Amino acid sequence: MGGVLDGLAVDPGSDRAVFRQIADQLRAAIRDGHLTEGDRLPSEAQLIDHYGVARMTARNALQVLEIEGLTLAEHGRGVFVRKRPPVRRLASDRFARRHRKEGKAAFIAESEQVGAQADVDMIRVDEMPAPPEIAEHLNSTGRVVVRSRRYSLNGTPVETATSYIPADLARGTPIADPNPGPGGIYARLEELGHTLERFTEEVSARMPTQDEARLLAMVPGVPVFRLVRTAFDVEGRAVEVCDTIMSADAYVLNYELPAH
Amino acid sequence: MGGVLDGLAVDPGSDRAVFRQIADQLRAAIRDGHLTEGDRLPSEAQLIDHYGVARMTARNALQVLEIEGLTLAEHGRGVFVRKRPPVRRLASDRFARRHRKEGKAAFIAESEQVGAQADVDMIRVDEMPAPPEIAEHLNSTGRVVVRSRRYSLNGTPVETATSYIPADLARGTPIADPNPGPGGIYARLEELGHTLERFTEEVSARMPTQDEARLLAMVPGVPVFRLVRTAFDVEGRAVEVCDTIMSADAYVLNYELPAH
DNA sequence: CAGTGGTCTAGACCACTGC
DNA sequence: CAGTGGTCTAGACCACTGT
Repeated sequence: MGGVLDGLAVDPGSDRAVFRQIADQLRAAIRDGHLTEGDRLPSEAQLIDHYGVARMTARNALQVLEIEGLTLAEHGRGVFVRKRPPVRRLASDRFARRHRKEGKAAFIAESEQVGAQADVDMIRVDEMPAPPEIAEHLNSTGRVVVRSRRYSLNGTPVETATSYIPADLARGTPIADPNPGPGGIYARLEELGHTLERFTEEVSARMPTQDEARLLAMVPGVPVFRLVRTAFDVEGRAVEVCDTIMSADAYVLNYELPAH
Repeated sequence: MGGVLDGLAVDPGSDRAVFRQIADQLRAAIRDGHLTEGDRLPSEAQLIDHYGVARMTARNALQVLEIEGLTLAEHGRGVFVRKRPPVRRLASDRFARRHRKEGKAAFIAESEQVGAQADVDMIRVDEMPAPPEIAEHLNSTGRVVVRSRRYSLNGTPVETATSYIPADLARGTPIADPNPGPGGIYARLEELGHTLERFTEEVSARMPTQDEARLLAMVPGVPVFRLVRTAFDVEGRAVEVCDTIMSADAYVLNYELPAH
């Protein structure tokens, strides 16, 4: 029949656990192109028959691949080789003033350029004392205006972002409004006299928390990026910290490094 | 006894699977500080007794936390709240000429500054046709000299790096030697007349492949960073591409973004 | 309806750790 | 040695999918 399992067997006497041997063979089938994006893997029943193992052994083998991010199980349908979502490439100059689209948020403008439907939801604006890590970045311990939102692409949530702006700057300005107006809060900050000079960005990666997994509809085996960006004005004051969580399979981040 | 399970129970009639409810309660115990770094979680036997479940249910609950990167099971010892390794912060100017330590590789010099023992092993130098992705970055399809190495900190492997240099530049120079001499290959490239102007860096994150997991001694629930850095000389020619894989729990990457 | 994966039970034997 | 996690079996009932 030309199935991907043809001729494959496991050695029960091996040091390597049987379920790992099965996982190895399925992984090799994916790596070698015998199974490609969207293909269905052998069902649990087929693995049980072919290898002569118990169901838990077959399931453990499939779970290994799911944890590695190679496959995705769909209840009632089967286990499939995972499809990679379209990747958003973030340029290093994405916050440059010259790219600040008037009238539209940067995320929406960028998305429309590549023909994707962009949405922003779950906008929440608050005021609170600065959390310790944020206070450190802002180099001040006062209260902050907190702006949270979630971005979606073609209906799929891809990113949450939380901005912290010192309350003494933001209170009573459009920055504390759910809709800050054209050009976003960076345009508003500059109108308030805080011309932006530079941003620093701190990048880390880890598995999502439960909350993040829910908000971003994460599938198993996919990590998140965490970006903590600090905006400095020309006087060297940190005027905003933006804490962003992104599904890592949807992004490639581009940066430029100085050579001198 | 003040155990972390005191008063906790599950609802077998709930929509949420029993093993997820148990995982939720253990996760909450970690989040709330009732269990901290290095603490042992209740053993499988204790979970079985306390919740009145089968062993696989208890194991599934513990596995959820391991996959999330919160805990680590140690055979014969128990399951422990994971300890975070010391974090290496990579500065945005880490490849600036002024930081190029004469006589020592950058990695070793930096590590000694923070009192860590640094090692480089598995050095391999080869020549081959440029892989497609590398050729794209180099903007040329010829042969390349390939330099692979692995970096360890206090005996723990933390990073593998593979450099690709156009063979017409590197062949017959110290760049094609296992030990390229003080200042590394960037110093050699500049001596050969390729003064470096800028670097671009492409950052992605994903779960490790089997090979990467082995080489970097990765534990479950930890993703890797992939950095693809391209070095350009003053004439705008790409003279090196470096493909780096790093255990993501050991690194925070810092970058600067322009505001104008 | 048949076929799929999701959860759970009850038991077995093994390998590793620390006393 | 007792206690721990690692692997494996054999079976059960359930929920979801597509025909």
